[in-house]
Amino acid sequence: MFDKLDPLLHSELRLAVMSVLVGADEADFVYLRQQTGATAGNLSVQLDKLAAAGYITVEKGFQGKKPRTTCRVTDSGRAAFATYVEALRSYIGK
Amino acid sequence: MFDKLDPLLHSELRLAVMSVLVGADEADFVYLRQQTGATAGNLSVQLDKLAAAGYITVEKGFQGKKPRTTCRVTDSGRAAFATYVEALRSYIGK
DNA sequence: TTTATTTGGTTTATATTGTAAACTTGTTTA
DNA sequence: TAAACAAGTTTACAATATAAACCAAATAAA
Repeated sequence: MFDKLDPLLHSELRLAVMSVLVGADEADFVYLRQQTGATAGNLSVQLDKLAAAGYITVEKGFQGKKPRTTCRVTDSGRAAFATYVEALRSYIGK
Repeated sequence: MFDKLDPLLHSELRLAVMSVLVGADEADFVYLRQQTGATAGNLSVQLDKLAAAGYITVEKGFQGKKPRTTCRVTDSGRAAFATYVEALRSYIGK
């Protein structure tokens, strides 16, 4: 009847992050923070979880002298997101 | 950018329950259990929360000699569900 | 008739989450 | 050189989700 919702994606912040990344293909920490309105601490934790699941990659580098963390969605992440959205339809119809 | 997701509805089981009730207008405990596949304990707890929020009413009565718990969605619950679905669209597009 | 099983739940305990606050490391500005 | 800022990370705590254990009444089995 109801499809199981991937617990990794069924989180407000992680879902927002994935939503940005699926649409943008690359986004840095600061940009994600702006788009989601999350605190840095929370964002940091949730990015780790998405990365641990293999849904995103997180690359730490520098832009001039400032650290810069760049995130990208992986194919697996993209697929998981699509599956999650499909599963949601079984709950909210259409 | 992203709408806030009502935490009361952003729960797999509570969302499933609401989904059933919005479509059915009345459902008893046993039926909800069948439709959602939840354990009785979990269902009991989550029904309490939905009732405490005023999203559903829970009526305990008897059918012959067996207890029968009947749930209905309230107007407020219906509205909250609609709002939640709208908010979700800001995450999943469409 | 007493014992076991089933039905329809509720309560309790635990593991997992989400989140903000506090902290760190390095950089720029005064 | 001290204060403020930027970009994160770590830690601590409160809230959640969930299953296991429990309970009470009815029915079935011995």
